[in-house]
Amino acid sequence: MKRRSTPTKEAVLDLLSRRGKAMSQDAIEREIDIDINRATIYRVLNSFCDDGIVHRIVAEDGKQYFAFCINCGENQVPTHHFHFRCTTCKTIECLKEEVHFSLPIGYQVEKVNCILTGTCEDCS
Amino acid sequence: MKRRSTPTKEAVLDLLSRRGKAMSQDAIEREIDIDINRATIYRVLNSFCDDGIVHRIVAEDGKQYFAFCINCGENQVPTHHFHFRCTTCKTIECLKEEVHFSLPIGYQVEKVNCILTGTCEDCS
DNA sequence: TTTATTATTGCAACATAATCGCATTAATAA
DNA sequence: TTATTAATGCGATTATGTTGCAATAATAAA
Ligand SMILES: [Mn+2]
Ligand SMILES: [Mn+2]
Ligand SMILES: [Zn+2]
Ligand SMILES: [Zn+2]
Repeated sequence: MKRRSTPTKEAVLDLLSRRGKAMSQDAIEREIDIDINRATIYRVLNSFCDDGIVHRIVAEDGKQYFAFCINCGENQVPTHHFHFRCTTCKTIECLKEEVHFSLPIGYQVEKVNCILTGTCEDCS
Repeated sequence: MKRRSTPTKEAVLDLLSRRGKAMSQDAIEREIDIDINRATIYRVLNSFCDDGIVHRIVAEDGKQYFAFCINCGENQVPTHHFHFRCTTCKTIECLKEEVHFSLPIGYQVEKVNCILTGTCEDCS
């Protein structure tokens, strides 16, 4: 399915890259300039994830957050990083800190989802 | 609020400890012998979490899983561990592997939720 | 044992997150 | 300019989890 460029996609991607933080669907719908339907936002975000332009983070609040990929490397081995969710300013940011782990023999990892929750510097 | 011992609580806790793996509400309802209302299961699980008898894991499938605490130490400093979710047998298990990280100055962590998803040994 | 207190439970309603079917619109190729 | 089909809006639907309330039952008090 060949992708097409639309105002909606551009606006969402632009917002995510400018924010520099991961955003949830409702935050995007709230903070974006144009009116975009909820289902459409999800579809756009999911396609971005499929294309490796954005990565998805599921927080312990049960919501999905989406972050513009910067060092998520497409060809290179994806180096997983921690995420920090501030319960005060309700943002999620990608941390530099990488996730290191070793698994028991026979286990195969496909996804890594690591989130630290608490209060960020600005809110402390 | 003083806690009371009931057949429901005992059955849920017994199932969790026997399974040795984290279970979701629907899995518990499905695999437990007696009939327990959905809301009740959640209430029981939440109270177990409050009491530190069980710990909660939110997976990237957006669901909550509950695991009987073994080394989650009540008094001792809680040492966070990784969790592994097998998409084949649909189970989540606590790994021995501890989670290590260092945060930027000013950040304060309250919760740690780290999940690796893939295929477990049995299902490989 | 009997009675009183109130934690626990079931049930229905509610809240929220996310997805899906379908008709319409519009980006892009022909 | 026309044809093709990806993208969108809208309403309905599914899924997870919580909450209010009346009924039930565990435990303390008499
Ligand atoms: Mn990230
Ligand atoms: Mn665990
Ligand atoms: Zn903050
Ligand atoms: Zn498995």
